[in-house]
Amino acid sequence: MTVRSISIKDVARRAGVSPTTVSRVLNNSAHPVNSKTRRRVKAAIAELNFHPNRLAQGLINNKSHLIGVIVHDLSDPYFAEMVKGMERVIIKYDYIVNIYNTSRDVDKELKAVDLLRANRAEAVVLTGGTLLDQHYREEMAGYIKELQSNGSIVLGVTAHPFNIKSIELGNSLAARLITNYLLEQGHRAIAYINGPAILGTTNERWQGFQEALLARKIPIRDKWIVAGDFSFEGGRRAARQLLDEITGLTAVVASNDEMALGVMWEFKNQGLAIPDDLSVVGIGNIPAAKYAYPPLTTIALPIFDLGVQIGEYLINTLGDKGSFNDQPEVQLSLVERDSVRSLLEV
Amino acid sequence: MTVRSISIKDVARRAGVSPTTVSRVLNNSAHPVNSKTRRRVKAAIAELNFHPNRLAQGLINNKSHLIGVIVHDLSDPYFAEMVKGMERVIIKYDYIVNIYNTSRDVDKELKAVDLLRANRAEAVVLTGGTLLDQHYREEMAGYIKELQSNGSIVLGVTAHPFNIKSIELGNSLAARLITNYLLEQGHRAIAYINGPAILGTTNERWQGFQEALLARKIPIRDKWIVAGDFSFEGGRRAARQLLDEITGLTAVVASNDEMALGVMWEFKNQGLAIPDDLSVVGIGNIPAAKYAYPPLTTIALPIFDLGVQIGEYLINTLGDKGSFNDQPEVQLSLVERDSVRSLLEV
DNA sequence: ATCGTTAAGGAAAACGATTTCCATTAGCTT
DNA sequence: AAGCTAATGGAAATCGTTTTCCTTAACGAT
Repeated sequence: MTVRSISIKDVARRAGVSPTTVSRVLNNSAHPVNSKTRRRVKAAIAELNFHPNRLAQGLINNKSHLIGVIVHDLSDPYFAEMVKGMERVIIKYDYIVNIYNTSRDVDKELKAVDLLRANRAEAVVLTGGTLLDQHYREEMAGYIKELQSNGSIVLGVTAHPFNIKSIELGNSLAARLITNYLLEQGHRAIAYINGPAILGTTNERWQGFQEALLARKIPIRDKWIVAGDFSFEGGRRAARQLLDEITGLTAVVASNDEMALGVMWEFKNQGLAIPDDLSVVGIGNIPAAKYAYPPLTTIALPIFDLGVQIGEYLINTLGDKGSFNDQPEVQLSLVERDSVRSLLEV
Repeated sequence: MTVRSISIKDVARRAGVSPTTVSRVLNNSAHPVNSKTRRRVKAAIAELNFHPNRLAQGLINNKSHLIGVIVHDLSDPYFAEMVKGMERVIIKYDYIVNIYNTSRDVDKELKAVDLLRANRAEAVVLTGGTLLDQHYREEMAGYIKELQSNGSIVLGVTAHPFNIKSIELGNSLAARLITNYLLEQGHRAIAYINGPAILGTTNERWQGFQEALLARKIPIRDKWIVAGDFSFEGGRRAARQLLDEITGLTAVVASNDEMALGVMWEFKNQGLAIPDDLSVVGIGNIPAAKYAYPPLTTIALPIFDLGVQIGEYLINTLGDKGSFNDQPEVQLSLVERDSVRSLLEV
């Protein structure tokens, strides 16, 4: 069905040279080629509209030019931005980025790694924290070892239980920053809405929140810490729980924006005004945070940048370049909008 | 650097057979293989943990197992969902999905097609409507022809200026549905906020809106049609324009959700209550639509489904399967939330 | 005993590139 | 004139598979 495409031999014939010479022209090889011959070959390439077959090149070079990315949910703008950042860099070096969306499904995750192995991916990026299931960890660890022993780079983003190089996103710092901001505005009665226990992200942010309070010797009250799941509905549930059980609260930090939005929604629904009655902040700066009413104060995770840096790291490592930024760090920033009321100016 | 990986020859040696036989076992070939031999080969495969090299297979089969997807913006949940749907199907058949994020940049778009050609992609999906730039159209058309003559499938999603098979998303129907809903609730003074003129989507939805009004012989007033750009800020601008220039409006349909959210935001900001003072609807049902206060009534584009159907179409076409749904149709649905007030019960 | 058929397996070519040798020529040096 | 080097080009092996022929052996039919 598929037509035989134009090969280096066709070019060679047309230019009246051997395939060897064509290859040398193609790769700017050190082996000298007469400039006249070179011109003839180039002309033939152009006339035939020849493009070297990557599969053949990959086979002989033992390079697939494939970089795999495993994400939980591509619809999460968080991951999408990262992939975009990576792709921006990687495409320049003619690498292919191959995405697997696993929906936190263990089997899909394993299948993804399996395929990446079969396709001899040169690098694999594991994003989105940890699944703690024992069986999964063992199988996955096996695959990872194999990939590594095949010479693939395996890179983790945020905490992973696997023994691989990981790039830190600054989750703990993010939580500390946003909490400090609240403290600086005079808030002392601050609730915290946690993420799902299974994720590394959850733990990291929770650490950051605690550090901020501890640094000012503000006690952490168990009742002010409520469980969440990183979803909008989870935020609403948490807000109801807070409203039922607690009085005297002046602010709440939700450990991600979706939940913060849910909290704001529920508060408004119960007749509270934001930020006048209660301040709310999140982490992540997702698009919807800007659309909220009032717009949500949050921490921007420059996730596109992170993607770019990951891309650069991979390209450099794959290319065995000498020196480069081996452990990229992203710059977090506070996005101050209108969901926080200052308690100072009273 | 990269280690030579285990090949079919290693397996053959270990099992005491020829590579031919190993290949036959691997592919369940019609050529008979003694069951005892077969067992030996399988054992060797397992012991060596052998996985056939896709590059080599692709080279000889003239198959890359690569499907390219070109999107404008992966962070747009719209595209992300589609990709997820495609991937869900495609992964089962061991195809690789290769995403290019072009940010509506002509050069990036061309570069993407270029790479896909070099990598011998078996199929290419072009999403996200049309860029009308003349130069771009010509170059792109050339690439597309080439891909096709190489035997690749090229598929468009929504209108394209290229002569390729396209899958319709139901944009016009979506606009008609949401407008009809407003009409059924008794609204007659309805404003419409358009998208960027350059996109096919814009035109299709605009058609749908007109059809709905025309069908009921309701005149379309020029002043009620305002320009937009599919962004949140664009929605806010449009809302201000509407507020300045027009009185007597009871509803506005924004041609996508982002703008609808912007409109709602600005109205609230100007002291209007939604839906009591003004009803607002959108198209798309993006995640943020649910988070809005009040939650936005809109049309859900079952875009994940569309992705699944595209995936199935591609797999079937690539596999030359006999009969399948050649022109998938997605099911639109009205998501009735709280941003519309009924004028009937007065 | 010979023939035909089928089962079973292997050798070698092929896919489209790259790379390692080797051959030829020209230009200098002495 | 002999010898050396550098420039230029090609032949053939190679990467890891699949596939097209071939060969051999076994077995039943005649």
